[in-house]
Amino acid sequence: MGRPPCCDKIGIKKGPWTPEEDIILVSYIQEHGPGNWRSVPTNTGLMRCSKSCRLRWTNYLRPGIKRGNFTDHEEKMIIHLQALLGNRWAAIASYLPQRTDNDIKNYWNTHLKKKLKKMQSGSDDDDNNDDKLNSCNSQIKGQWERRLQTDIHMAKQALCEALSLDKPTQIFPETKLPSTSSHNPTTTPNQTSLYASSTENIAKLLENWMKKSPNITTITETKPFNINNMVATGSSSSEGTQSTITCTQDHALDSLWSFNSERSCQSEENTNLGESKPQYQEAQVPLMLLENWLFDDAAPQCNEDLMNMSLEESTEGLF
DNA sequence: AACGCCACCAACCGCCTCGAG
DNA sequence: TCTCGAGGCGGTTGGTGGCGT
Repeated sequence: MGRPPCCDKIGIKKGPWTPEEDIILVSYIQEHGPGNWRSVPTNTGLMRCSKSCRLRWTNYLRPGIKRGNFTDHEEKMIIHLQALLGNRWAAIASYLPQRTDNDIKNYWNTHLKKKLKKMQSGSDDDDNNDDKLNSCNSQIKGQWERRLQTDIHMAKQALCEALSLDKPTQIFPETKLPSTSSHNPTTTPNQTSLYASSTENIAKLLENWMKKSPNITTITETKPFNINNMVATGSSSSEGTQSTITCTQDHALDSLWSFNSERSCQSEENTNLGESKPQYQEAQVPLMLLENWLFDDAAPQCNEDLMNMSLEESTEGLF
């Protein structure tokens, strides 16, 4: 007999998530925190597999996720890390805290793989193939050492995270991105900003959704965004009470959008300053000596090392 | 306008890992 | 030590939109 399904397939909804489902999920996680995914469909009434809920959260709704085009820096990081770690997307994602493993994986498969292939095929005609081969060999030679270094890095980060667990800054116990969750910008003491990050994500989602639904009127009156009220009317319904959902959502959407516009102004300011600066710079908290050591030694140093490697290793000259 | 092709990406599937009992 | 189940991970698929013919 095969492995039993992770969840009862009967009545399980598949396919794209609706904004209503997103809101229900986010509000539930806001209240209970991520984890115990088994109970999420039961407690929320979502007709989704627990895995699906977890994936939707980690890949899309989780606070602090950066979407859109990858920067040159991110692209280089991915290329180097892939060379070091292979297709360990979760490990790679730990170095790019604002990106999900799924995003990175998709970006690799759709963009970078082709790009590198193109570059490699373009350089095949070069006369110095032997040099490249040697470079490649040396890369393989040092790969295990670097993997060890990476593991040490991750271990340090895990310790770092553990040390900061009792801080009030950690509202959602992030398990997936140990590298920066402890100094992630969204984990500031201000819970509003944390939740706002997720509503911001949803706002974008809903905004697109609304564009596709021009018959839904926008209400300009601003009301405090009470997601629980919304869920109370929305979660118990499926298709039958669409009007109720739509009505309550309009208020929510307006709040979301007004918030989103404020945030977008900030992000625009950041963009105007150049490359978007790491969010932890925006919310610096006093650090203890050990934490300083960890942050100084583990994350930036290692990232620097990784980037410096580009000068020495086989990808040299690709950019 | 209709069709086919392609790129992109959200989501699914199934195996693996790890911790609890 | 073993078993079981929840969660994590990476490969793959399917839907969608853009573009060319």
